[in-house]
Amino acid sequence: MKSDGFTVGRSLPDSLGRTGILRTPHGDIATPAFIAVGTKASVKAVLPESVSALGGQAVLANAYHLYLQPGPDIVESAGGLGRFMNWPGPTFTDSGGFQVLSLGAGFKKVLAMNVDGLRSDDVIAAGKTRLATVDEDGVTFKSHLDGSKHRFTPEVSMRIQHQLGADIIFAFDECTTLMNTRDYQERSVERTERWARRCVTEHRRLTESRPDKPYQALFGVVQGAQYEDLRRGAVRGLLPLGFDGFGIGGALEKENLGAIVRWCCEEMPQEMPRHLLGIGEPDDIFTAVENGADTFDCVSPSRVARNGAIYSTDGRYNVVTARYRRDFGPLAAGCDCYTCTHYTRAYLHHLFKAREMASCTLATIHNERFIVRLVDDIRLSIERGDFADFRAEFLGSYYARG
RNA sequence: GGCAGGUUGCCCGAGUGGCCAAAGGGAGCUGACUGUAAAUCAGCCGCGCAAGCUACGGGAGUUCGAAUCUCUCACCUGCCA
Repeated sequence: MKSDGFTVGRSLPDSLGRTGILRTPHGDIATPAFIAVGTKASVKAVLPESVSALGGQAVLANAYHLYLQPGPDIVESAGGLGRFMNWPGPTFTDSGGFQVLSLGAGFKKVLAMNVDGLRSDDVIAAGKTRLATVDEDGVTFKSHLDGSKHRFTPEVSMRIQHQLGADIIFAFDECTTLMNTRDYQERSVERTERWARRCVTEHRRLTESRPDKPYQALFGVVQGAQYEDLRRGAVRGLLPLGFDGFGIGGALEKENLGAIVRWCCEEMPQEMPRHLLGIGEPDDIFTAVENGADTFDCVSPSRVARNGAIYSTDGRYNVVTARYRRDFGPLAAGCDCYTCTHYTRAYLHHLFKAREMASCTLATIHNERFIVRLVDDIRLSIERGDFADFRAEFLGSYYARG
């Protein structure tokens, strides 16, 4: 497809990490980059101009959510996702594959380290009814909004994502859980590959039918859980299909993140962009970058912000806690974000206590800025050649509290 | 002045002889959150490490046993004058 969509910049000497430029019809993305999540065509609690102001380079929305509400035809009529939500920059859409997991099994995506024999009470989100079931041809969903029945196939996902019109779209994949057997993971990877093939075919058909529209890059999604042979095999299976880049997906154990990303990226050509789906805690970002990931998206900064959890160089803390009632310092020392340069912890504490909507807005601006800046700083450290030092310094402070 | 009703833990409010340290909210406190079913969810919430102690307006009773029954005092609220 488009061979000039990604250019590698500087690489880390003894690992797969690198900087780069990812080109889209709506602008370039300097990588590594953190992509803000705007599932329903909105980064929750903040306006697009705030996302720009805090340095966000792109936004990722979700095909399943926008299909249910307001419907892809409306987004298309509005002129596409970016126009609809007034975000001028690059856009991504996820295929709905993740909802196979989140609506299907309701499992946590990432397990904490040192899980010896998965404890089901830890993993199963209590009280959630299964809303999605998978078969060879696709997935049948029950809408979480009204219970109505819907069906996604690779072709349906492609059509929706073409209507939404994001610059980078993802193949429809089956996202498995850590509870599935090795045998199931194996069959699932094979199915995701068959689905990928169908996605490429449909994507080509749709692209050729509308030559006037800006080119949408299609990324294949690599599954395979924690198994090296499955991950490597998955990439090898997807490579000949002609994707523009890859997404690395799946539920995983935190401690395996680096190895999983490395297995995948080692199998990929240098010039192909790699997006790690849904990962965004600081230590995970360092791990992922070092092992070859270029872009990330994660709900964590914004979701956590709405619940009062604040990122700082000394780790994450909860500003709603009583100790911040009279703390008139910024959310994080030295932070350059709008919130930290204008407001105090005591004020944010009060806004959360009083349930004022601005609490979500101000906390989200800070957290998104924190992670965006972290990834920017990682990029700069690679360019300077002191990635390892920067990581040691940052993580030493971030996890100092133990 | 007469009649009726009421007073429960920080607040609101259930409970009308034992299963009541007392339902349920709220407030308060703490924790979780990784391709968003999330401005959500979970735990704690009289004192004490514990044995136990103190509690349902105050006091006095009845009873094996009272927040719940009786008497009395205080205060509050309706309706009648």
